[in-house]
Parts: sequence; structure tokens; C-alpha cells
Amino acid sequence: MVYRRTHQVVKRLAARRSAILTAARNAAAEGGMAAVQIAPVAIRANVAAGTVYRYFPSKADLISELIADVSRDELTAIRRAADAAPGPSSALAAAVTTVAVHALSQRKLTWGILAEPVDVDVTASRLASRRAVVGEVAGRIDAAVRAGHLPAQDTSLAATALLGALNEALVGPLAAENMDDPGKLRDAVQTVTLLALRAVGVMDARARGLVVQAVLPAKTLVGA
Amino acid sequence: MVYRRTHQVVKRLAARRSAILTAARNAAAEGGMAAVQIAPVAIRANVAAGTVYRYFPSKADLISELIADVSRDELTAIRRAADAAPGPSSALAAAVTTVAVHALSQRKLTWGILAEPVDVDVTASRLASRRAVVGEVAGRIDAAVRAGHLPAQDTSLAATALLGALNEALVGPLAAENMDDPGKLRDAVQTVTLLALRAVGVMDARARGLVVQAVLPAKTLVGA
DNA sequence: TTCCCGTCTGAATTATTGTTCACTTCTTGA
DNA sequence: TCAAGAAGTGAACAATAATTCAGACGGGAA
Repeated sequence: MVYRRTHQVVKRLAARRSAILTAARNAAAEGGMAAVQIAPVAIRANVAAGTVYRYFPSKADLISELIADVSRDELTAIRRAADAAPGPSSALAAAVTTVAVHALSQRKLTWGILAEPVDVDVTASRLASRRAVVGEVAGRIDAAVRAGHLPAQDTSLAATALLGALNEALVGPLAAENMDDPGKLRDAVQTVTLLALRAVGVMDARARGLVVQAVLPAKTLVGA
Repeated sequence: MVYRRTHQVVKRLAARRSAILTAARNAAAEGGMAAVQIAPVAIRANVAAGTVYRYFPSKADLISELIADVSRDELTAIRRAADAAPGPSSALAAAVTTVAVHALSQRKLTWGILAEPVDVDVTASRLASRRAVVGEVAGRIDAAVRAGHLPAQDTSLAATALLGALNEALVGPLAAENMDDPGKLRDAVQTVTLLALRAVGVMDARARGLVVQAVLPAKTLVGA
């Protein structure tokens, strides 16, 4: 007599796992990483605290998967936006704008993923997440360099700096002051994108044009 | 009969207080904020755990003062470097370079001050620290704008973004990869300073010159 | 239906640290 | 020298959450 998982059971298990992750994500989006505690997350997911441990060996694993998940979504959005752009410089502008818009639309979650204090060690996961985004942006910078639109440079370092600028300006602790009203919020995306493009060597006049082009399609996302 | 503090006692009390702060600072420089725990800090300072509480009401206060202290030192260095520069653009370059060099020479401490997870709430202190540095840099950008060297812009937002770029590139979790050997380290300061200057609108050719000027005097600091 | 083996439960346990406080030691002023 | 009050001590306490586990539960094979 061998116990074997029915298709139905397999589905239920997967659904539960995903419910727990979603609960964690919602908790993080509402209250930051500090709100991602086993007991509250379990309640949100309609399971007992102990059950969480049937799906994730530890809180660190849960949060690591959460980070990976969010990061995956963001990467997808960046790629889609950049690939839709007409040329390498536009693609870079689109990528940067996408990061900015994403960051703003879920500020607490983004801050949690990036840098908010967590009581368990999620360094590795955060590192991987940043590396992925940096890699993507670095690739776009590289393409623009190869197309002769930008001066040669250390693209990886440039991408790192660039994302640091976005994050600090838009989701960091000082961000609130720069964006107390919704109007400033949109300006901030433009301003910061412009700064980022100039930093990697896009000529000012050209940069302004790229920013306008990139921000227009992104506007629809701001509400989401 | 009234007890009155002798000069000697006053001095001893001040010395102890300072010893505790120094112990905390050393702990942070060696092991990051995580290493700033009451018991270990007390041992470093040659006092008992309880004594720490005669000088600081809580761990949060201790760390807040530590942050303020480090921040004060950094501000002083920035001002000195910038004030010694021949013009507003040079001053900006000097300020940025100083921040970069400082960050690099005490990476763990800087990371701890800026963003490392801490179990108590030091948000206010961190905010004040950032605001101070951002304010200083924003002032330098503003001076350059007024001198006609830079286009008009939201100087506060620009300064925030600029410092975010520096910190992410030089002390963030990805920093190590950009600076695995000492040679790259110096390059990194130059590269990032260049990026920062271009971001706020300094023309590329001019920016290169400013970076060289600013990095030269700063070199002596790198060893410190 | 019945037995069995995974799954779920949630109260109890554990671990970590900040904080307190009864007591000791030192300093002051008479 | 001595009484009174300040400063220092460190073991005990408290609070917070992650983690565990003995037993309840429920779906699958016979």
C-alpha cells in the first residue's frame, strides 16, 4: 500500500505555497519587511504558523524567495520595455524609466527588497537580485556604447551607480521629501531619468528627448 | 552637605562616555552595526553592561549618537575639501571625491551608518545624517548653477541621487565586485566622481579635468 | 469501511539581547 | 575618619519572534 499524491493534492500544495508567498508579499508591500513575520503571514495565508515551515525551511528562505520573485517580475518588465524601444539609447531610457516607475508604484516593497533591515540574513538573495538588474541595465548601456551613442566605460560600475541614484532618490528615506505631492512624483521620474542618462554620457539635448519618449508609455503604469 | 562633582570626576565621566562611543564605533567599523551590541561594546570600553545605560538611555540613543558623530566628521571633511577648491565646480568635485574616499576608507562603518539593518529604530538619526550631507552637496551644486557652470535643476533631488550613486557603487553590496583589487579601487573613485559630475550637467571634457584635480589631493586620504 | 500515512495545527519551547536593579565600590564634604 | 550620595557592577529579568513537535485531521489504498 503506497501513498501517492493525487493531482488534486499536488495542486492544493502548490496553491498553498503560493498563498504563503503572496501573503508575505502583501505584508511587505503594506508594512515593509518588518511586517513579514511568520505568524501574521500565516494568518494572511489562512494556515497555521507551523505549516509555513512545511513549505519553507526558515524565514530566511521565505524572504529570499520573496525577493527572487519580485526581482523576476521587475526584470521581465524592464526587458519588455527596453525591447520595445526603437534603438539602444531609447532602450536604456526605457529600462531606467521602468525601474523608476516600478520603484515608485510599490515604494515600501521596493525598499524592503533592497535595503530594509531584516532580522535574518538575506544578503545572498538581495545580492542576486541587484546583480540581475544591474546586469540587465549594464547590457543596455553596453549596447548604446557599441552603437557609438555613449563613450566607452565600465558598464557594470555605471549601472550600479545609476541604480543607486534611482533608488536613493525615489525610494530611500529622503524620497518622501522630494515627492510630497503627486505632481512632484511624476517630475521626479523625469528628473532622475535625465540625471541617469547624463551620467552615462548621453548629451543633454538628446537625453531630454529620450526621457520624454520613455516616460510617456510608462505613465500608464504609474497608477498600477 | 551637598555632593559636587570634582573637575577630575567630570573629566572621567566624559572620558567614559567617549570610550563607550569609541568602542561602539570600532565595533561597527569591524563587524558592522550587527556587532554593536551592548555587552560586547561594554567589554571593549572596559565597563559593565549596566554602566552603558548610565550614559545612554537606550541602545537606540547610543547608535544615534554614533551616527551623528560619524556624520559630523564627514561633513567637516567635505566642507574643508570644498572650501579649499578654487571655484564652484571644483568645490563640487572636491566634495564628491571626499565622500567617495571617506566611504571607501571605512566601508563597513559607512554601510552601517547608511543602511545596514539594525534592530532598533535609528531612522531619525540616519535621516538627519543624510539630510546634512545632501544639504551640503546640494549647496555646492547650487553654487555651480548660480555661477552658470551647470543648468538649473532641483538641486536637492540631484544631490540625493548623486549620493545614492556613490554609495551604491562604492559601499553597497555589489561594491566588492567592482573593487576586488587596490588598483580598481582608485579607478572606481574617479569613475564614479566623473559619473556624478556628468549627471548634474558638467560637460564631459570639463568634468574629466575636475576629477583629476579633485582626486589628486584626496589620494593621500585613501590610506587613512 | 477501515487503516494508514502525509499534512496541518498552535501551544510550548528556544534563543537572543536589550534592560533593570539590588548591591558594591568610590567620592565628596564635614 | 565617616556618613551620604553618586557611579559602577553583572546576574537576573523581560520581551520578542522564530522554530519545534505531539497530537488532530483528512484524503487515498485495500
